[in-house]
Order: sequence, then C-alpha cells, then structure tokens
Amino acid sequence: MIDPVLLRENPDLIKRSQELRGESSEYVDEAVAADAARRTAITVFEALRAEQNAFGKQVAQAPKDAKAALVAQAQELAGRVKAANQAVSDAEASFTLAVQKLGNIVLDGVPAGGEDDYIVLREVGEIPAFAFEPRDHLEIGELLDAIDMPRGAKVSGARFHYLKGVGARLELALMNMGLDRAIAAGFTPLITPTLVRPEIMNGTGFLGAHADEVYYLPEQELYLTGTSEVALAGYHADEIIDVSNGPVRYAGWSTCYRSEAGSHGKDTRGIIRVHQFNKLEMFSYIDPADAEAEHQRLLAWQEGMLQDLGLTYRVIDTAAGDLGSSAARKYDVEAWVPTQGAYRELTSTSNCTTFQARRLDIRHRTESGKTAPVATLNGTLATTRWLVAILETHQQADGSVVVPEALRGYLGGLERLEPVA
RNA sequence: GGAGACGUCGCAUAGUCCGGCCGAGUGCACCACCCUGCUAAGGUGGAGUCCCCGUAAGGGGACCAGGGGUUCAAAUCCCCUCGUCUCCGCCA
Repeated sequence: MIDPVLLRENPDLIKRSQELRGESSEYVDEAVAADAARRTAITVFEALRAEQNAFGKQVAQAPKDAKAALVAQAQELAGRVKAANQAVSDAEASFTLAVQKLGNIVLDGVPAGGEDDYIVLREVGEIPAFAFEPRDHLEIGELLDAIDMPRGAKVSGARFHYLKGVGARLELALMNMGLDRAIAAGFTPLITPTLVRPEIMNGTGFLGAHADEVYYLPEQELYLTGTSEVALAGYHADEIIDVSNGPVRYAGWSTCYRSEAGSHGKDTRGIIRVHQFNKLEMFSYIDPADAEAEHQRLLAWQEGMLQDLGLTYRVIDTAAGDLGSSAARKYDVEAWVPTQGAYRELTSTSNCTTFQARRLDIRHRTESGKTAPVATLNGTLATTRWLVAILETHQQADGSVVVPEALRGYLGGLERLEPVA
C-alpha cells in the first residue's frame, strides 16, 4: 500500500509513477479525494463520540430521579453517533479500495513501458556452441530417465511432471547448493506453508493482477501459494521487528503452485512452465534506507549461482509496466536456453520498498523510537526450471550431461549424468 | 467427528458471575533519576499501538483475539469467526 501521507502531500510523485507503469493517474485523484472524505468523516464521528462519552459519565453519576430524562436525551445522541460511525466505515472502505488500485512507486531509473521495454544491464558468459544438434531439455531428460511428463499428465493432468532418478537428485542438489549459500550469507532456512489464508494472500498483493493464476480451495478458504514469498512476507505480519542490526533474512523452501491461466499453448513442452515446482526463495526485511543496496546483494547471489553452474545469462531491469503492484524495481536473471536460442527467466528479484510491509503491517523501531514500515525484498535462488538450462547447456553429443563442478558435492561426486540404456 | 475450557497493555496475571468509578490494577522485565559501596536490594518517576485536528504545545478518538448485536453506556451480556489447550473417536 502507498503511504497515505505521501499521497496527501505529494500526489504528483505517485501520478508520475502510475504513468511510468502505463496506468491511470486518475486513480491518484480518486484516492486523494477518498482520503479527504475519510478524514472528514472521522472528525465528525470523533466530535460526536466525545460528546457521547462525556454524556455517559453524566448519566452514570446522575441521581436516580434525573436518570430517566438524561437517558432519553442520550438516545437521540446515540443514534447520531451510530450513523457517523457507519459513515466512517464506509469512507474507510472506499479509501482502501481506491488506494489499493495504486501500485508501488517505481524507483528512479526503472524504464517506462511494458513487458518488452526492459533494459539489458549485462550479458555474462559465452553463448554455448555445439558441434552437434543440441537436444532440448525434455529429450535429454527422457534419455536420462530424469523427467516423466506422460505419467505426470496421467496422474495430475497437463503441465504436471515427475522428476525421477538423477532428475530428482539434480533438483535436490540444486536446492541444497542454494540453501548452503543462503545460510552462508546469513539467511535462516524456513520451510513454509503453501496454503495460506485470504488476508495473507491479499496482503502480499497476489490477489491483484495475479488473481486468476492462483489456486483456491473454496471449501476451506485457503489459497495455494505460487511462491514462498507469500508465507515469508506473512511470517512477520502484524509485528514490530528489529532490523537495527541489519536485515532479517530468510531462505524459504517450498513447492509452488500456479494455474498458468492465460498461458495456454505457451511453453507446453517439458518443465519450463508447470503447475507445480519447487523453489528456494531469499527474503529480506530491512531498514528502507538500505533496501536498494540489499537488492543489489540479492542479485549478486543469484548471479553467483548461475555463474557457478556454468550458465550463460543476462540481467534485465524490468520495465515499470511489468513490475507487479508491490515491486518498485525488479531485476530478472535470464539464462540462455540453447534449443530456444533465447534467454529465459530463471530468477527474479524485487524490491518492494515499504509497500508490502505497510499492507501486512510489518514495522521496525526507528532511532527516534517511532515505528515505521520496513522494506521487503525477495529473490529466487533456485527453482525447478533451472534444470532446463543446466541440462541443455551441459549436454554432450552422446546424450550425457556434465555436472557443473559446484553441484557435484551435492550428488555424491557424480561428474556426469549418463543416458539410461 | 464429538465434549469441554480458554484468548486482557513485552511476559505472567486481576477484572467478566452482579455493564458505568476500567484504556484497565498487580508482579516481573524495561528506561531515567535517587539512595546505597557491593554484585544484589530499596525509593521516585516514566513508559503501549493506531488514527484525527494542530506549525507546535496540546486536544480528541479507537483498540481487552477478530467481526457483528443488545444498551444512554460493553473487557464485562448475546451471536458468529479464528486460534490455543484437554478428553474421546478417527487416522493413507
């Protein structure tokens, strides 16, 4: 949620941000008006309530014979208080509705525009060349008996898969490698719930633009999370946490569920886009002043993973219109996928500044002793999709795959994945 | 699934039966000062969160798990939801 004080005092700043996102700046005016209406309603109600409170004391102290008359008088006042109270509730609901239409304020330097207006910050590594016709990840996965799509479909439907044998081991190895690095960097591992209550799902902002991609269990009113970010952000909801000695960092390990509504026909082959996958997610709660530096650190850890896995990648600064409502800036690291001849997103790291924390009511105590919202940041350290780039990049003519050195320790020293005869 | 108990200001509790003097007492912990010369105790004071008005000083409102209701008035009475605990049943 946008800072209401900022909305009041500097609506133009928010309008500029909305324009960068390609969204209506009229929402800002609506929110400002709703805020004014809300405050007026509060003032009216509080004056009446003060009167009622004073009256109540009189009634309590009045001698018995005078009480009846006073009570009769108070009844009329009570009616007005009730109406004013209802007016406040209505005005607050309208304000919330209006302000929730506003996305986080985009940081300086974020490119304007939509999905295709990203800026490439850097390309790292050589585009791999093959002396043979490279196989795509699914073909390799099947040669290795590592990925089983047909049985995934039989049991659960399209976009479900089994990871088997070295495939299963490879994913666990990758996750463990990420986890070890996260721990070394000061992250506390956290295996999170993947079913969450509506208020948490809403608080993290995923019921906005992503609402149709979210699985929902109406019977028990629970949402399946598409990323552990939801449970990680919700972890400290309604709390005042101590970030005076540096960020509070968690590495969340969870299965993720995405319905992928609206992406029919896209990436239907293999495990690039599936309904269920695993992910290791970094999450930081931090003093807002340090958020941008932390964002760079998260990005560096992500890049370190890609580099040590021998993957070729580029880093993009996502355009404002492609940010998602909570993020003020987002970097994607995209790995080269040889058979697609394209970079595909493997990680994403977002700086949500205080937007998400304000919505979830996560605060810290500033030096002056006041409370203020913290900043939250998140970034992917490993996911199932990485197997695509690893398998394709390190494949050999005979169908085997060389295991990147950094991963071998997590596979019992295995240096090469061999096709199953 | 059945039966019951409970949810109060960091922690522990009082208050709820019999509504107003309770935004709320006490203990511990905390902060400041004082006292004491010894490793701990004593004294005084302070301190919650959120919001509104105000340049400010200050004033006002809300908050007793959450929501709704009764009432002139609700921590206290009624209903619902959530959570915790105990017992029984069930358990791939």
